[in-house]
Amino acid sequence: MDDLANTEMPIGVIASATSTRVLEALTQLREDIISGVLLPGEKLRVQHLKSKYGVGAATLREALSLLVSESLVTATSQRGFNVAAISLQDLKDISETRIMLEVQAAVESVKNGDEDWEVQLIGAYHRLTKVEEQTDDIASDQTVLWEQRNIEFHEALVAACPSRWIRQFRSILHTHSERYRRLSLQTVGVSRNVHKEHQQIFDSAMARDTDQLAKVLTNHIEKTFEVVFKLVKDNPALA
Amino acid sequence: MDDLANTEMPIGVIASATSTRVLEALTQLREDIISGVLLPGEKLRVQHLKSKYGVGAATLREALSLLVSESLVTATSQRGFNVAAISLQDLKDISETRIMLEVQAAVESVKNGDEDWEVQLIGAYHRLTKVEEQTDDIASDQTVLWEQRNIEFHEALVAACPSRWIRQFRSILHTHSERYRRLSLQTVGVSRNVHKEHQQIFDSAMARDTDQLAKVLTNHIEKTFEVVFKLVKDNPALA
DNA sequence: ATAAACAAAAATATCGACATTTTTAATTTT
DNA sequence: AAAATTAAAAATGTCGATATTTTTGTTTAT
Repeated sequence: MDDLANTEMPIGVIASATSTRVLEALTQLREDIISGVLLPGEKLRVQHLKSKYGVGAATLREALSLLVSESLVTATSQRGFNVAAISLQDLKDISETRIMLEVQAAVESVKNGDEDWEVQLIGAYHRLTKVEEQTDDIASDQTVLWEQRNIEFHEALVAACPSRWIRQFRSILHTHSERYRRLSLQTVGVSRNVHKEHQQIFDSAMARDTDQLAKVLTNHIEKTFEVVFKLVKDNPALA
Repeated sequence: MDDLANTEMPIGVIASATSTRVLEALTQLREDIISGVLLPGEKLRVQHLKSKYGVGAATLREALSLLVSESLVTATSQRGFNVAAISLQDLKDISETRIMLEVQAAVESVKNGDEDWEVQLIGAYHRLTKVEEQTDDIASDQTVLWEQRNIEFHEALVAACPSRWIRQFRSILHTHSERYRRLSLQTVGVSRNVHKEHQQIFDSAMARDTDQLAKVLTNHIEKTFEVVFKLVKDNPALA
C-alpha cells in the first residue's frame, strides 16, 4: 500500500479494435460539436440526425447519451438532446477552473514523472515544435495536425499526475477550451506566438521547476482565454 | 458583462415532470450502484438487467450510457458495461481531489452568497441537525433521511459558488465518496460524531470566515476518508 | 389585440426481433 | 499436461416500427 497513485481504470468510453456504429457516430458527433458544424445550444433531433449519420434511432441516442459524459451534449427528459450551450461566463469559468486543475496536474506530474514520462514528453514536444515552426501555411490542413499534437503535448505533460480524477476533469475542460477556440477562429485566423509559451512549459517541466511551471502554464491558459474571449465577444454569430 | 458567474445551464441529465422509462431505470441503477446491490466492477449484462428493470434493451443501454457521465458506469466498446471499480488508491484520490474542489467551492460560495443563500443553508442545516441529534436508532430508516439531508446540506453550502464546473465536479466526487462510505458500512454501523463537524462548517460559513471554513471542511473530508479507508481496507468483501 | 383551446404535425421514447461479436466449454493436437 | 482449435452459448450491438408526448399552427373566445 506504499504507492497510492490512481492510474488504472480510465473513466468513460473505451474503444476497442473493431469499431461499433455507436462509436462511429459518437466520434463524428464529437468532432462536429467541437468544430461548430453543430452549433452551441442547437437541438439535436434524433429523427433528422439518424439519417445524417446513417444509424438507427437507438444507436444515435446511445451515442448522444455517452457525449453527456463529456458535457458536450445535454439530455433533457422528454425534450431530447442539445449541443452544450456557450457563454462568456462559461468560457471564463472553464479557463479559471482549467488553471486550477491543469496547474495541479502538471505540478504533480513533474513531481512523479519517471524517465519514461520524460521520454514521452520530449517526443510530444518535438512533434508539436515541428508543426509550430512552420508558420507559413496558416489555414492549411496543418491546423488539424497542430490541434492533435497540442492535445497530445498537454496530455503528455500531465500523464504522470497520480490523480485519475484530476486528469479526467482536466481533459474535459481542455476539450471545451478547444471548442471555444475553434468556434472563435472560424472567421479569423489569429496566431500569437504560442510556441514560445509551449517552450517555457516544456523547459520548466524538464527542469522540474514546479513554481516556474505553475507560472508559465497559468500564463498560457490566461493568454488563450484573453484572445478567445475577445473573439467570442465580438462575434455576432456566437450570440 | 459585469457579473460573470456561471450559474445557468446545468450539466448532465435533467428530469422533467412526467418520468420516462430511461429516467426510471437510471435512478434505480444509480441507487443500486451506490448502495452496493450492484457490486463494484460487476458486469452489467443488458439481456439480464432489462428484465430486472422492466425495460427494453435500448432503453437500458441509454440509461447505462447516461450513468457514464457520473463515472458510476464504464462503457467498453463491444464489451458492454461495468459498474465502476473501486480501490484504495481511488478512495484516496477522491478524498484529496474532493478537498481541493469542495473547499474552493465552499469558499467561493461564502464570498458570493446572498441572503437567499443564507436562508437556504440555514434550512438545510436545520433539517440535517434534526436527524443527527437522534442518535437512538442507528440502523433505522433514518439513515436514508440522513444521507439525503447530508447531501442537501453540502449542496446548499456550495450553491453560491459561481463556477458551474467546480460545482459539477464536486458533486460527482461527493457521490463517489458516498458510495465508498455506504459500501464500507454494509456490515458495521459506525458513527463518529459527525454533527460537531457539520456544526463547525455551518458556523464558519455563516460567519463568512473562509480560512476557518477551509480548515474544518478539509478536516471533515479527511476524517471521513480515514474511517472509510480503514473499513474498506479490512473488508474482504471489497477486494 | 391578447389569450385560451384545440387539432395537426413533428419529435421523443420505447420495444421486440435479429445480426454480429465475444465468451465459454469441449475437443483435439503438441 | 498444456496449448491450440473449434463449436455452442451467451451477450452485445443494431435497426425498423409504433405509442406517447411535445411543439406548432389555427381557430375561437375574452
